[in-house]
Amino acid sequence: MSMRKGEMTRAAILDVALELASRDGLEGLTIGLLADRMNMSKSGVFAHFGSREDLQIEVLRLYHGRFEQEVFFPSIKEARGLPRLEAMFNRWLKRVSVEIASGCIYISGAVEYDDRPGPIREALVAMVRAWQEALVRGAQQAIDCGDLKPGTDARQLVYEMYGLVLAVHHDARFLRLPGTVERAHRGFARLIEDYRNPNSKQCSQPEASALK
Amino acid sequence: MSMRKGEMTRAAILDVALELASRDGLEGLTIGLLADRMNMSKSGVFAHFGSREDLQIEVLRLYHGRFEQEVFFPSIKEARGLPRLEAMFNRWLKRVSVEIASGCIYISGAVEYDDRPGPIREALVAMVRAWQEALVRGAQQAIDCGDLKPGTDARQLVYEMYGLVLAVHHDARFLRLPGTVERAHRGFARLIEDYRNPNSKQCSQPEASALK
DNA sequence: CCTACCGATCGGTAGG
DNA sequence: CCTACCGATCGGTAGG
Repeated sequence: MSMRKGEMTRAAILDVALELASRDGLEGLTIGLLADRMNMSKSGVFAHFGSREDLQIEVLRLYHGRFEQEVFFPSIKEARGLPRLEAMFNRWLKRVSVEIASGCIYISGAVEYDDRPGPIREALVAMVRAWQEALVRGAQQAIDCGDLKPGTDARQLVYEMYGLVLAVHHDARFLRLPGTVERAHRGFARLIEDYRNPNSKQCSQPEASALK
Repeated sequence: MSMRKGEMTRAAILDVALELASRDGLEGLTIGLLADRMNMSKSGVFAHFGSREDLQIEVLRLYHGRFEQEVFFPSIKEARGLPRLEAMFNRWLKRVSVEIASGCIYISGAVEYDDRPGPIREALVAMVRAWQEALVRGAQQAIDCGDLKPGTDARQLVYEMYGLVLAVHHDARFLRLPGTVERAHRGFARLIEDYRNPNSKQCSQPEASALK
């Protein structure tokens, strides 16, 4: 069950690498700086990964796993429909608001790899697409069960949700404006108010369907 | 009136530098690559600027000037109120939609310099803040003159407009999804519909107040 | 996991 | 505007 020593070192390196990549971007992650932080030689760090690219992809996988644990998995435990969609948005926003201090790899990576082909871009695109598709499914279920107006465009709704979260990162982390998380919440509330079904049959009853 | 030869060379270098910085980011702009593109030696390029940082700031100023020419100045010729605010958004969106191919320095720079202190960050923040403040003034005028509901939060409106534009860049340039510009337009239309004053006195009459 | 390297590239300088 | 450099740093390798 317990890790071998080599595995522990590798995990410790990845942990620091994720920290550095969050701050400086995946492309700013260098083996030299990583070795310095670990008090190891460059080749000592390098030996745990086949190449710098492999290291970057491992960092990305670690990030993706944590995102799923914190945002995706808890959300799909909520009742289908609006409660689940709101849980997805709220947990996502909560995570990004914490990342104002450290940086969000999905958002910085989108800019770093928008014109840089290769395996890292492909892995990153697949992860972000998967999250958007999960949001689209969540929105579509909220429409299908009658929480949101019939005829609502699920992808348009997700597009606007994504914009609200991108704006948090931009205004808070770059411009350092206050109150951006609150603005995103207000934007989402207005969005849901717009698309809410006035004669909802309340197919989703969070109290009733929660696992208790 | 005419440029000296040195000034022409300098302008030609800056033009190519802006092209490279749009694609690879300001931080990805290197003197070596720039010299290569210009068929000049590194030191030949270098001699036109005191340092790499000065070159980057000059590129930023060039970009800023073009943004003002294309987006800001034509918009403030429109009548105060909703017409002007709509012109600002539409011209801005038009420019970003063209930049899907080349990259937008305001947006990529926001990620590159969110945690990198120095004169480049300061210059970039000042420019983006200035544009947001211009948008806030435009929104506030639309509220004050009665085009938008009294009590509308101008900064909240601008926050959501900014998110719509950031999402164009993200979804079109990074994810390469189709139809994103149309989604931004629809999002803005819904936004204005929400905040529009139902009993507007039409203080702004574009036909009457246009300069003719 | 280390030392000791490699070639390439970085920003920048000297001297013309 | 050039050639010819500088020290620093990059990813990566050899050999142990």
